[in-house]
Amino acid sequence: MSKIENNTLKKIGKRIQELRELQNLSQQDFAAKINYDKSNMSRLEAGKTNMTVTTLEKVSKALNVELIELFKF
Amino acid sequence: MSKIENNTLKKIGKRIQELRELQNLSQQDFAAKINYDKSNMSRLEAGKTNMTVTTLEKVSKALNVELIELFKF
DNA sequence: ATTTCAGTTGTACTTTATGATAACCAACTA
DNA sequence: TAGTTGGTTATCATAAAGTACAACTGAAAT
Repeated sequence: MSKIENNTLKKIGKRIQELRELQNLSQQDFAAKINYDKSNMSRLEAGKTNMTVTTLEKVSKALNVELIELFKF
Repeated sequence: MSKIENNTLKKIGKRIQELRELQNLSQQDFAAKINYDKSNMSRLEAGKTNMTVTTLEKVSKALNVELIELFKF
């Protein structure tokens, strides 16, 4: 369906995963922090969702990093 | 209603405007470069649309800058 | 062996971004 | 004053994001 295949999204997803793992959080624990379902976190880290700025912002806040950090890949 | 009121979106919009003006492009000329209508460019620079990553990417490409530049505000 | 944990995937529903069209304002110009 | 240019705003259809739930896999623990 969606079949989004965007390299930038994958890179951002990897970066999020990287930052999440630095906090020793599982996808579900992290998802819970931002009231997400773990399923969506999975897709997000896999680069399968074309996130909006507000979603990126929520994620960066939960990771305690600046938004721009998500683009340092 | 949309009534998006997000400070980050405004900052990104301002940044886009800034970069666009450095190229001496009008909104409509710039919009044309990415097959946008000027109306959408206007809203985008005003921070009234919650852009997706692919939209940000299109904009950054048209501005000949890296995606991350849009977050340097 | 079965429970638990981490992550993935299918699906469904609601909300919103995308993108176009058109009408508008203000400033400038011929 | 009529026409052009740059930008804003309203509205609309369609595609897609946001979000949740459930079912699944594979590993690890007990």
